[in-house]
Amino acid sequence: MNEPKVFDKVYLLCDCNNFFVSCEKLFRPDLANRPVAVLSNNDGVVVSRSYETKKLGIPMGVPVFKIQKEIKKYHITTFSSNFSLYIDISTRVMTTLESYCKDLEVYSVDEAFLSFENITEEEAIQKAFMLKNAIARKIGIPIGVGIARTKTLAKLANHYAKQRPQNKGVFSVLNEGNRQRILIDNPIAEIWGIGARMEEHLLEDGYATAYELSKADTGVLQKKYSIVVARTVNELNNIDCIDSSTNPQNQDQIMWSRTFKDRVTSFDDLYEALCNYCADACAKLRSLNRYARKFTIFIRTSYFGDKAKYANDATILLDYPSADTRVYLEATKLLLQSIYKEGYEYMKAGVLLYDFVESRAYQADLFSQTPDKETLDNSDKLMSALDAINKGDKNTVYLGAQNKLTKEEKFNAPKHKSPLYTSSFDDLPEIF
DNA sequence: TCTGGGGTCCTAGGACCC
DNA sequence: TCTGGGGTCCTAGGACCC
Repeated sequence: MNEPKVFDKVYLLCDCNNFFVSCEKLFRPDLANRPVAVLSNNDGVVVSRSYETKKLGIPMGVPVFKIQKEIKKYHITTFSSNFSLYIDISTRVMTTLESYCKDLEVYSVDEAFLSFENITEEEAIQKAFMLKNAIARKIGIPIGVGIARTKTLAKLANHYAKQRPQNKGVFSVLNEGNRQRILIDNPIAEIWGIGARMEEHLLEDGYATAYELSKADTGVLQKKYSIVVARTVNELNNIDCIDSSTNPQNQDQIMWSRTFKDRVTSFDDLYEALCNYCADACAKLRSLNRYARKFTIFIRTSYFGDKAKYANDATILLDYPSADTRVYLEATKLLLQSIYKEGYEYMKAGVLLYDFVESRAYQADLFSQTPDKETLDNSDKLMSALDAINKGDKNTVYLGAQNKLTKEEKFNAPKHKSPLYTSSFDDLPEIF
């Protein structure tokens, strides 16, 4: 008998099923087998669906107004997004996974790649079931696990695990038979990294299934499209080439934007909204211990409808890196003055911070307008104090240009938000 | 009436320098 | 009046992801 094959490196992709909906159901056992949907920030579209909701034919991303009838008819329970809850549950899931595997790459709020070295297929499958059971028992969130030698194959295996109940949520393509099977069974659109555009091109080139694409000439594809497609083909063939340098602590931009509840026309209202986004974005910047050097704002009308359309953005390069909200509020005014046009119904605005540095790296410069060290240190102290006071309720202390009501009540009001079960004492579930 | 929000990576092309 | 090549840096835009 042959010795079982030992693989140098194996990825286990652990992915939470219907994550946002699963989080909501955790605290609402009465909804266990009921159709549930979670809506986007503005209650605009469906972003997460339970199995029951999927079965009813409600598609992902559908505008809520288009499915009002179904919501009533089938008693679909809808929730506005409750991100602080999801992030909290996500952290618990990731911490638990990490206790079983030190080499963990959190890829998104609901999935992580775990990698193991020198392991057989049987051992990998055992680990997968152990992880799945641990997350179910300790946290109550169902997960699926895809096992492969590359991330792209692990993603595909994960789909396969979920689609077919007989797999019990775990599928390995470490063996050649299973690898061939998922390649043959999946159209190219199912492959991680192949979007709608690339699908169109590749179909024209005659590649319909993952199997056909896996046989393509990577040199030709790289020349015609990009290195991304070539890498994907390699990954389908067990060649590991997507490295894991991504780290959420290392993000290189912060974007904060919202769609307004009602259209906004005046400069003052736009400015007020932007100031609020600015304050939130700067708080996040400080929480990452970063300073930014570039700052962009954008405003736009709706893409839809027959009203006049306008979109514009403006960017400023700061004289010195900053995380001081006041600096950005001042810049916001200047930038908005440069792009604001009267007579348009604005539906969205946002701010973007990027070009980060880790420290302010104070450097005396005779010619630039860099403030002296003391001014900068005071800025840091003031912002820390602001963040400390605002830790519980984000709007306890705010700067003059912000309007306390703006964020939720005036511009953006989610209607079906679940309580903050895990982060607010007032919202703890009651036990009778 | 109501059409998400927040990210990353890659590439082409312009500006500028020698 | 004609007309470089090579290198770097930056930016805008495209494509993709959850």
